[in-house]
Amino acid sequence: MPRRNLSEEEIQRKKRIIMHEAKKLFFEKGFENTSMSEIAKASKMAKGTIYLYFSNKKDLYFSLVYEGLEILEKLIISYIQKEKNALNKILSMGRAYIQFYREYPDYYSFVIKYESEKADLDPEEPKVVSTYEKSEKIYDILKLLILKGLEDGSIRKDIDKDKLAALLWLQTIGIVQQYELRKKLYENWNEFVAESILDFYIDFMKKTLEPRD
Amino acid sequence: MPRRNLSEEEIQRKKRIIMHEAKKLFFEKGFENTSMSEIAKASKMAKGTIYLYFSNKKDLYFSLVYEGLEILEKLIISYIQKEKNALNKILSMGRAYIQFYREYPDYYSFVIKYESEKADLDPEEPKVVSTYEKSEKIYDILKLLILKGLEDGSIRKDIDKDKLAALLWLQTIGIVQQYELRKKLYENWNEFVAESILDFYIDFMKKTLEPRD
Amino acid sequence: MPRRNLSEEEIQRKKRIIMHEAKKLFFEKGFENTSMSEIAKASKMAKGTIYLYFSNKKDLYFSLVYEGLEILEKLIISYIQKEKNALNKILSMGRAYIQFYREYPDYYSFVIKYESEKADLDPEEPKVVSTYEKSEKIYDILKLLILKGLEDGSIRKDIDKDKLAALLWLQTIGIVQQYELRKKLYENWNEFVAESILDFYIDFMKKTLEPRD
Amino acid sequence: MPRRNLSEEEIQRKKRIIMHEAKKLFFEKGFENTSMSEIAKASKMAKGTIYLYFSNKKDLYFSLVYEGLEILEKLIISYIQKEKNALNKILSMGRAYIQFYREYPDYYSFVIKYESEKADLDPEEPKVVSTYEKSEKIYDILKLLILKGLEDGSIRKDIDKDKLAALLWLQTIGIVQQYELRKKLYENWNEFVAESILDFYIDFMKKTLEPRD
DNA sequence: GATGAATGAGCCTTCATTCAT
DNA sequence: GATGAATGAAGGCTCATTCAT
Repeated sequence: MPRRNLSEEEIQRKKRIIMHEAKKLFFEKGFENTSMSEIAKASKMAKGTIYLYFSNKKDLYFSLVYEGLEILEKLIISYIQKEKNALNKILSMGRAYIQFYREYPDYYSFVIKYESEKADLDPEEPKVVSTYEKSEKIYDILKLLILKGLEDGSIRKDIDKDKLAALLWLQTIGIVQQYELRKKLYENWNEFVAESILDFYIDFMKKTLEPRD
Repeated sequence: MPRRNLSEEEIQRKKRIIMHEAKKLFFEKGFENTSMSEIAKASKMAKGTIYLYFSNKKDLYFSLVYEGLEILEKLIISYIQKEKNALNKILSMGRAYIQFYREYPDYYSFVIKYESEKADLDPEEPKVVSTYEKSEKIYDILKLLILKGLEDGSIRKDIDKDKLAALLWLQTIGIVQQYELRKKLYENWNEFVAESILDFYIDFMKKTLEPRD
Repeated sequence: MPRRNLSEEEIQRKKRIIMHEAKKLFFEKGFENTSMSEIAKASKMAKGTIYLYFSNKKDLYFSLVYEGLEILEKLIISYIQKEKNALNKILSMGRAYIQFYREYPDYYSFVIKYESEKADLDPEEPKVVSTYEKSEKIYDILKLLILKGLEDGSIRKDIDKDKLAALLWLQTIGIVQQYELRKKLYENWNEFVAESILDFYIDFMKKTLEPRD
Repeated sequence: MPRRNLSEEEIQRKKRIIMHEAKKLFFEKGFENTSMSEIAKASKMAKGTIYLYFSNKKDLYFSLVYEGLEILEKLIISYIQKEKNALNKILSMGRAYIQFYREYPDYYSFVIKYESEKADLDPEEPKVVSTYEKSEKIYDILKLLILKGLEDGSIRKDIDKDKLAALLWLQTIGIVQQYELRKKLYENWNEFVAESILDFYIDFMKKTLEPRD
């Protein structure tokens, strides 16, 4: 006597519950120190049930990374739309990234952590691949904007466009991550500096990118 | 005839063997996924023997981090000495950091990983403290150079010196780290870009820092 | 069809199996020299399974101590009920203790061992606390009976009641324990003596406690 | 080129040092929680050296038990000599035991602990056997005194002499041990009771043993 | 005689995953 | 579809004892 399958809706609902609870736990205690039992308990499901929706612990984790990347992507797009010329769009892309870090520290931590653990990444796993691709897609936005900036004259022309894209990308992600780390550690940092360094970075970038006259 | 205490030399030799093997394993598989048994086996010693030289797994790990920081420090100092004005010293500091990453990718990975988890560390452990101090010391070098650069006029004066120190520090570490991650992930990166992006970063920095006329 | 939670009955059955095997092993070899692996093996379960029913080795051990105290308590109560005057109740309490020792030598050994190490126990652990309380409760019975004996005139009045309670308690526990130890060690003891010494102790106590005329 | 053996004196001196340090450690932390390394360190000798003087950890432990029994024996003999009639000698034997407990709590604890761990006793080991014998010898003193007491009329004649010997022996050891345990635990014990219970016990014994008229 | 570096079995405990129900 | 009891490998660490020097 076969039962009918759960509706897609229902499946998504359950996944969402699990991810919601897992997100809290992973964020608080890290991947290694969070057990499937805890996640099951927090989700008010049986341990085995989690495995119906996620094939293993890593899969669950990557789902969160992916979701984080989606949020980031949306944020970037919405920030970009508000600006007119390409330079401002690029700067806003940086601001969006900073905003992502500030508003979704949990998702941010997954995205970053995921990237730090390249050694564990198994290129066979589909979740890993799709996460790659999403990340790639965001980078493509930046590359496009740089091209536009060169066209509309809002950024200086004496810089190699590919190198610039790479540099900005690496630089922005890197600086936010380092900021996050240092913030906790160097409490003796000049407070004013700490508070404003990310915004300062955007200004700095602006000065550097805009054409000199 | 008493079995003499091992000479300091001999102790260092054994520590080196263990650290050498541990370095390889930690680098390949990460801290969590490397077991003391494996390290012992690779070192051709009994498990207990490892504990004669390192009080626990973390201690062994930090010894590697510390050694990495020492190498980095020496590299920076030697690079700096070759330059005359402060701006060039600063730029060379960046080059030293990049060189460290290129020449000692394994030590580099420990230093970075350590920094990612520093916040969770136990400030009671002496190894943790000394590692922390070493890291601070390197940052101090940069701060000093910026002061000098403002004095000798080799860097522009319209930038807040504390913010600049922080920014350069965060930016350099961040960009190298991101480069390292992306390099493995985005193989479709323009190869030319990938190869030269770090050097490009230094040039970029130079243009940004030197006084405009 | 969900796999139901084990019924309370089933849980108790499993606990009983584990405790039964653990009891034998602890009795034979002591706490320190019995490993969880052995207990698991003897119980025909996986090591991890033991931890589903007992949170750790100490918890398992205390469950046995507690069970022993329960048996002792019941034995005492049943013995006391058969007697009328307080002196006889007190003497029967001693007999019950001796009976406990004879009939449940394994439980007896846990109770005694527990008492020897009580001072070192962690007063945070609930099992420890409940065991402590159970032990207190039994002592309270004795104190009550002495009061009654003074009232109903079945024991002499020229003895300090608090000292007497303490003395009887210490003496009875102490003598049985020493008997147990010596029995194994001094096999050259007059056999007749050895057999009857505990009963002799009760008679002796009777002569000592009853009022002289 | 053979070296001459250490003099017996020298051997004893070293043994004494080791035992002295071991005594402190075992007393503080118990047998299981004291390591040979600690003992070696405290004795200012190498770990291997300990094994030249004691064949293993248990042997060292039993040497302490044995020494404790020797002290007890001497104490008893000296106490006995001061008394004239047999009853008083018997009571003094009890007092000597209590005194041993009070003055040498460390040795006392070994003697008792040793007896509590019958399960570990290997009747093959010579140290174990000699310890048995020493303990036996002390018991023989008591038996002899009871015979004398029956002869000189200082103790009542209506009690079986063998049973009495056994009972007094068990009772005295037992009560002191239980006192020791309870003292730590039941701080709510009437303080007066706790302080005087052991002396009370001796008086009680006296009343019980002396002939009625 | 003395040393202490080396050994490695053994300990308790955790937890991702499976599968009978 | 859902459950959660059961599994057992794996992990970090300790320490009595040995033995080459």
